[in-house]
Amino acid sequence: MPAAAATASGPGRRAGLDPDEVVAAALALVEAGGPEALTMRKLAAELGVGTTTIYWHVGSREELIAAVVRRRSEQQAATPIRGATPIDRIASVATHIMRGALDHPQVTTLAYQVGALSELEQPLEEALVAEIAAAGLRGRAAADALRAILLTVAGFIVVGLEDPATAKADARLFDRTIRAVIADRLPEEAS
Amino acid sequence: MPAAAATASGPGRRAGLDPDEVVAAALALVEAGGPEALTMRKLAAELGVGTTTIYWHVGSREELIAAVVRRRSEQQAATPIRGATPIDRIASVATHIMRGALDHPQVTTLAYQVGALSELEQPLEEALVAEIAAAGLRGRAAADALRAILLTVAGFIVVGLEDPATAKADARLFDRTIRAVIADRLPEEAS
DNA sequence: CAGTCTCTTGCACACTGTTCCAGATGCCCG
DNA sequence: CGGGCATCTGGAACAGTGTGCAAGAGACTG
Repeated sequence: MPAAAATASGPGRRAGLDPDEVVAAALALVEAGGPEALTMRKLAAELGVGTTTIYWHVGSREELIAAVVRRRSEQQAATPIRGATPIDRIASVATHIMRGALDHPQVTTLAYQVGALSELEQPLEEALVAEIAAAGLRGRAAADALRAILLTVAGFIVVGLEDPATAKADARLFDRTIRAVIADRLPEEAS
Repeated sequence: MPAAAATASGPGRRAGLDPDEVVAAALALVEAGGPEALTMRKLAAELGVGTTTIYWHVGSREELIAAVVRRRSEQQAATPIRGATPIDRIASVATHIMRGALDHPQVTTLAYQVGALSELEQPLEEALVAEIAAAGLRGRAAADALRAILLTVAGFIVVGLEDPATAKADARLFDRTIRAVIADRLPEEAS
């Protein structure tokens, strides 16, 4: 913000606002109060700015949400993949996907509501692809394995979002279930 | 509107509007235009009635939705369970649950949004419990098997709701995956 | 200095769910 | 028969929501 901008706020007065700040504030708002707390007016008030200014920077609520999801997706940085056997490593990635989603239930719910769940998990999804390939699966078999695993994980995520309390208790259940699904797709040598 | 209300359940009953009609109209509205099409004003207009009349009959939007879900749940009548082996029968019920949900994606989405998905599937869920018991599972093992199956099914449902096109193509994937999960829970003798 | 581009804003519109209050309408009881 | 009362009905209004419009102030460019 170059100018002093000491004068009272009004049309034309620079507020020194950029899209990144807007997205950051929006993310904070969502994590604090859930998807329904992300209101354009609340967000504007939080930034001490007029409502329409938000629109100038981010376009619309949907675009803002897309940006928020992308930001969160980047934060969900590369987590270490543990395990020696293919099944262990794949299960590890799957667990990371679920845990990452349930650690930030508000943003995950938001992403699901706008159909951006897959984008939220994209980095880890790529890791999953790599591990599946490393396990020896190619082509159709690899694609089917990936989708079967992702769909199974999705179930645990979605139900876990609705009831975070029992989600913890489902950890064992998840591990055993996802391993059954993975084992069903892996070649014989893995056990 | 002259009386003609022969079977009035209470005094003062004048025009022919009752909660059942409201729920039926709401259900039609949802199936036609999705959850966001279910507006109290649109519903009132559809019934040729004032907005507040709806509220008098059903209480609130949430209660109305609960009633709609219950109604749809009842429609989802008992479908025949096929298969001779326990795994076939359990997979059959699981498939029915998923198909029932995806055959009416709008209502399913609505139910999910208000957290009433489990109530929507309740009848079939009970059938699943029965089949699991028939397979020889009791207590904790039965409860875990039930939950593992339901969570897996949930994943296919939720993703299928977002993309009905590929949901059809996932039928094979679902069958194989759910069988892997079931087999992982069943005693040895089943195959 | 004038011109133009970049922001910023208040106001307004069309919606939403919901509540209040003023009425109608029909049954029961005196 | 007539009041009383419970059962319905609806118009208006309130507090929200996302979004579009046109005007304005500031900063940079010639």
